[in-house]
Amino acid sequence: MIIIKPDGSFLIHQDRKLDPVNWQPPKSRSKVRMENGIVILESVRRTPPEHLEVEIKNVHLVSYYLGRDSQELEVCGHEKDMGEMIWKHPELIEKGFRPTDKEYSTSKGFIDILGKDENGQLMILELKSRKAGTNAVKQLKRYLKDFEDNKGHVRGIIVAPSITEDALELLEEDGLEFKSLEPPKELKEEKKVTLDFF
Amino acid sequence: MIIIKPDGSFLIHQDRKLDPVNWQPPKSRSKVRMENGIVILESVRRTPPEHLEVEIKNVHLVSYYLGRDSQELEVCGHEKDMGEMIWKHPELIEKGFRPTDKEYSTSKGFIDILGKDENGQLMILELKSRKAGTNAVKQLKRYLKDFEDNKGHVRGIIVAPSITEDALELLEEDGLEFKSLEPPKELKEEKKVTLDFF
DNA sequence: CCATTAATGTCGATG
DNA sequence: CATCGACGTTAATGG
Repeated sequence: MIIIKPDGSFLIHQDRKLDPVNWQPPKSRSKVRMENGIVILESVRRTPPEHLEVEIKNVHLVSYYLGRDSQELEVCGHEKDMGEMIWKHPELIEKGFRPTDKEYSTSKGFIDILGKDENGQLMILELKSRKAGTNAVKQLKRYLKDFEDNKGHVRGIIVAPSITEDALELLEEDGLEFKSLEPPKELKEEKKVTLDFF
Repeated sequence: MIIIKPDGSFLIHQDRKLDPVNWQPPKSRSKVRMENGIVILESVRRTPPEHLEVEIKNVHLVSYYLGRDSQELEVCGHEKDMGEMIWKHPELIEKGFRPTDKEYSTSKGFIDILGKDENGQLMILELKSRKAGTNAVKQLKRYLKDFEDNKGHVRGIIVAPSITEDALELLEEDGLEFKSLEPPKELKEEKKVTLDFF
């Protein structure tokens, strides 16, 4: 199944899986040409230059229409939503928690949330909207290393709905913490996708 | 545009971008039902349980057919092809190069190609079929660190068609090397995707 | 254009 | 099942 979208996206789908088996990205240019009685679909992109050709042996159906979106789809429950939720309701982490920075910049990347506990102890939160894996822990450790060189001891906390066994081990190895927290599930505003035909 | 595949994959595409705006993975179960004169398409998956419903307001066309693949698609010019090419023609890297291992396992991951130069000096090759970025260099450095702890000095080389400015700096900082090499463009064997209709 | 990072990532291999 | 790592990841964001 071949789909050519108005933005130049070109997708070839097989009868299974979510991903197309072959494609060209948006802004590609599509053409049809005939060669020795064989119809050939082509799609060309620049940067990097790439030419995709499909020989059409058999056609089940061809459809052409102009459709446009009247709405965007908005999905909730992202890492960003979690960050906003914690910023508004810091007690979800623990009593007395005070966030001070979001997206705090370090040499190792951005710390999701930085703050202090009720004793004034520095806390670094690493958020994940899905089950946290070892990656999340390693990332947190990098931040901590960068920070402790300057500031002495800091609490490091993974905030996620759940965590893998491996990750938990790696975490407790260094006396770090895990806080179970679900990302917010409510839609801020009901949004649906509607496609209009012309 | 809604696609339901025989394996249960459910995709909703808008008029732009490669990715579907909403979907369910393979093995989901699809149904149609009517409610107050409105057609509703639904797709349900388990693990995690998720229910997706689409209200159909307007239909441009409906098509149903059974198609099956008679071939797999094989893409060339990948990292793997580069590896095979270098394995067969080590002189592409430099005169006297002798590869000894492919996919050599280390604690930091798999080294693409391991070998020795004409002086018997150990060499680690990191392959990229696209322009190499800072990531590739960092990865190479991790391997080298892991290796040099045991074996003394080792040459580290990025093999790619080109490299970004940043990456080159990062590379030369540590005396590492870059070898420009295009991935092979010829198909090993002509393979095409063919869809038969029933 | 390049680097960075999240994603309902997806997907395949492996325990 | 769960975990791990690669992907022509894609897509969004910031410099």
